[in-house]
Amino acid sequence: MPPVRTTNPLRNRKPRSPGRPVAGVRDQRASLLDAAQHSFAHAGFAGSSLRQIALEAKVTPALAHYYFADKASLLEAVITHRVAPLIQGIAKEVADAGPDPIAALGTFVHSYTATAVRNPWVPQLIVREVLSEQGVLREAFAVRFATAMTSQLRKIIVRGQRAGTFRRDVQPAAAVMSLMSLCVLPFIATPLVSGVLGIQVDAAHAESLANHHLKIFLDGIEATP
Amino acid sequence: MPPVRTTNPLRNRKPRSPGRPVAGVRDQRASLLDAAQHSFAHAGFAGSSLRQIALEAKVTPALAHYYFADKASLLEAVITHRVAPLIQGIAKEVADAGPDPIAALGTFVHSYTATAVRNPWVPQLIVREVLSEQGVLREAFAVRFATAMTSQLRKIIVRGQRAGTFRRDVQPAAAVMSLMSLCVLPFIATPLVSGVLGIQVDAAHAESLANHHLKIFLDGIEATP
DNA sequence: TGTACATCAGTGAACGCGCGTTCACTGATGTAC
DNA sequence: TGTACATCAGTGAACGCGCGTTCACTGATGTAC
Repeated sequence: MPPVRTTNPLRNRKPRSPGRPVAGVRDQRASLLDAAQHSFAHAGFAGSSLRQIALEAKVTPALAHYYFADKASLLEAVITHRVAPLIQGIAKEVADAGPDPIAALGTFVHSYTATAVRNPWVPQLIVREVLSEQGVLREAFAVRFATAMTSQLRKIIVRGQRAGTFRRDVQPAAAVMSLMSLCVLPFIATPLVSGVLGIQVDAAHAESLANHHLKIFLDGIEATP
Repeated sequence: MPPVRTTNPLRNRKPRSPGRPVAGVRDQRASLLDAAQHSFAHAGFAGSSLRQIALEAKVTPALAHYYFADKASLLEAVITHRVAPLIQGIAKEVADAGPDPIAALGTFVHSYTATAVRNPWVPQLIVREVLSEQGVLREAFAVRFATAMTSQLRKIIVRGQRAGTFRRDVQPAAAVMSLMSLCVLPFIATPLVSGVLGIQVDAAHAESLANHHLKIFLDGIEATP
């Protein structure tokens, strides 16, 4: 007669009461997050398999369930632990940029571009799984990050319009949409941008890419006589 | 002893020789394309199942194989028969727009936006499956359409720069990238754009959306003193 | 200090399921003679 | 005109496979006494 175990380690994982401490060798949870981040960004949520992710993390598929309960929660964990800090980092830099609206927008564009060239999977993951109509995480993310980021930018635009720095015949929301369009798309359509158009999107060209976006957004391409 | 059939209807389908004509009631091939287009655009390629597509088309899964051989070819057929004509329509309107570079860009933006509000699934499908790094159709499409469309726009930019209409300190390729960014992203990030920013992306607002994109691209948002 | 035991992190093997694809087959259709 | 037959569009049922998930179990760890 085998002993009956009623312990489910997924319930009340928090208390951390008596048990054994770490003695751990390597952080398998982090390996899983790494592998999941990579797979979700490259193959999409539906195109990724837990088995493949576990294999890449050198871990059993059962461990994915042990730490993250199910596939959707694993994606949620990637967003929370890997994406969110990056976005909050950008938001903080923008908040610290000072009152000048042009400088604040410059900080946003440079900070976003620098983050994106270092983590090109982030915009891809966000667009595929969060901002698309059928994204698995649509609701959760939209509320937590997108709203905060866009309202921050919107305030900068409005401030600039009040100060006379920006034209008043452009809706602030539409301006935010255009600014994000300029910044985000190059990282989503990489094969078009670097393959067909021959524009390099990497760390060495981040500055000039950001400056180009700012130039277009602020001044457009029409010649001033 | 059952008769041995060696006919494989997937081979030499072209000759169309003696056989029986149509007598057809409904076009099941077209129903499959409709359902596939809908499913691929909404759930992505990996997230769509042939069985679900067949169910939606009121057709057996075996028929999908009968007409399209496999899942990847079904996507290819959707691109060829549903996406390509729309893109070629835009290209034709731009080609017929006359020599003025500003008018030509205006034609592109209005034509693209009008097409996209009528078929919002097109940009979504292109970005998800064609322009993303792991897209199933990346190679095929990039060669066939993206190159043609971007080189058409690039020529307009260069022409405008030579004529002094556009500033010369912007790389033509980068300008094309920015113009496409402005036009495409609103249809990819619909939940952000219409949900969070409150910008309506539909037939009734297509004109003003296109005008906004043109305004930003040509003049930017900085106030002219 | 010694020891019984609750709890820990983690595993191996299997579960049922839906997937893309295959294939033998049907019956209507048009053709050749 | 009549009829044997090749070809047509389309189907039903099954194939093997990989999927996400489950669960009984192990052995190390730390605690209570």
